[in-house]
Amino acid sequence: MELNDLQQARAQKLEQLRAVGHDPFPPRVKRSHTIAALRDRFSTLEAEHTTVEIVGRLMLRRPTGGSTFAQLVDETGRIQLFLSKKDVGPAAYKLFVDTTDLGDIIAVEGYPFHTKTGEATLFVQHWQMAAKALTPLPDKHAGLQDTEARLRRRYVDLLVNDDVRERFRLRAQIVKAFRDYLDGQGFVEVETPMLHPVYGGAAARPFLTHHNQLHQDLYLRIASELYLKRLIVGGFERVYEIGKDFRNEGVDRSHNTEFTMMECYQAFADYHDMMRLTEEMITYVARQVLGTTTIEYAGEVVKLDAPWPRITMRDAIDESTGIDIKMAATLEQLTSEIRARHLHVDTKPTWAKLVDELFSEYVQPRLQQPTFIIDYPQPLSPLAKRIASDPDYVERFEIFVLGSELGNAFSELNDPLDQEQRFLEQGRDYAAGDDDAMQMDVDYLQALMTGLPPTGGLGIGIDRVVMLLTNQSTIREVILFPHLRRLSDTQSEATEVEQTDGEIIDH
RNA sequence: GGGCCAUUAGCUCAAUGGUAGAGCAACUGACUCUUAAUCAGCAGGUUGUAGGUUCGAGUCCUACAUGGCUCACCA
Repeated sequence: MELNDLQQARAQKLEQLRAVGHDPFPPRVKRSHTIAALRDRFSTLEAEHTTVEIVGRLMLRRPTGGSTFAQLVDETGRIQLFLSKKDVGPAAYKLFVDTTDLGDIIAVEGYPFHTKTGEATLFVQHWQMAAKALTPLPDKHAGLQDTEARLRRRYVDLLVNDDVRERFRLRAQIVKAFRDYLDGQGFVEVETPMLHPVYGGAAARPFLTHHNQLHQDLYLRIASELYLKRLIVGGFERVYEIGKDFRNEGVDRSHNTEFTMMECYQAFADYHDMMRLTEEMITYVARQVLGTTTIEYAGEVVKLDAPWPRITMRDAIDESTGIDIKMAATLEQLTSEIRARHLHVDTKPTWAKLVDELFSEYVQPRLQQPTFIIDYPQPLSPLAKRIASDPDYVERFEIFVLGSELGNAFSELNDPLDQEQRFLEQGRDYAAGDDDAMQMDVDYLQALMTGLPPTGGLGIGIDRVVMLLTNQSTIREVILFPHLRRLSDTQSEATEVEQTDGEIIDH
């Protein structure tokens, strides 16, 4: 590892410390109080002249000859330190001034007092290096601004940008609130495989990997859906999973290669039940973490209170474009309706995909307040149950807020023979060039043949909910380590990596 | 993948085609109640990479890399 000038200067201080018998990386240090705990009891501790032990990172440092002020930060807060040559001792004082740098983690012992200007301060009697930092922190005022540097060195971003750290605390609370809600409703949290021999449950292209010993190709899951429904077959009536899905698709401000999905399934429920559950869950989460169901996002006020409007896809498209997809029920009719109205929509190979395109183009951007779009054309939904009175459509809904899709749900298709036909249809789509089509999953069909109760299923993109509740416009601001392209100097060596059996790792 | 923009010291940013600078951080020194401490001094660069134009390129041109915005693809 090559050290730059600044790192070398700090490395020399390691030797300086060792030369006088101080370990710059001691195995442990003493801590009697977090900084927040010290602040909470500050006046009492000050009155009792109690000695406390504090640890933290040195963020500011002002040596003034025989005394030094500094600021120490731990996860709970920030406090000023005061060291004087007289009280800490000339040798220890000199060592502090000579060997500490901004960014070092140090341990101090002392007692609380107030300075002349009234600032709560720790009067340090002993100090010790807890972990020397060789790389300096960014500019103490300007911080780290460069987006790429912030994402590649997220640990620095978290250290110097308080709002970023707060945002990820909020994310943790959001995920916990989802769990609390579902647990409270009697859902059982389960873990299903991430390595799938057959991929399915969503329209997406998968990542391919390989098990060496079993000589078996495996896919990183694109959804947990099909396994969770097997559990409903197995007698669990309410299950959920919060975990990563992986989709081999483009990355943009609302898509990351791997992302966190919450999926839940409830036996003897249908999509209407799932709509009520969705509204209740999202408002619960918002209340828990923000204390309100009215949020502001990029200047737009969004009211999350239930109930949310339910609009059929047919009505939504009709309202926005004047086209009744029920009347224009073939690709040719729909195409001519679109032409007649001079709408700008890409051509699509099937009627259903053209409907989807029409919706994405003319309806979705207008859905600012939370809205359920319900009753989708069947060919877009290979896992959803048909509407009994209208079998070309299925009992399905998607949730839209601020023009973005937050979730997807349906009454689950539990007729194994219909499901088999749907898979066959997907196979034909795949052969016709639809890379997102699902694979035939015989094992899943066998599960359905054992009997899946009428079931409602729901999937919610957790990252998108976090974006909404933290007022962020890009997904990478709510993912700690979002996927970034490799840096070019590592690229040539990395592509040489091969597994021993000759299977090239999928890059 | 297309279009546009950016890339200069560890960080934040300057620099009509004419000797690459500042603040913070570092280093040397002064200073025992500071608050982005102050003061004096000193050092730090293959201007993202590779080419090209030019007497001369951080600046103009081309390609590439990474990032940003945007469009497309994609739930």
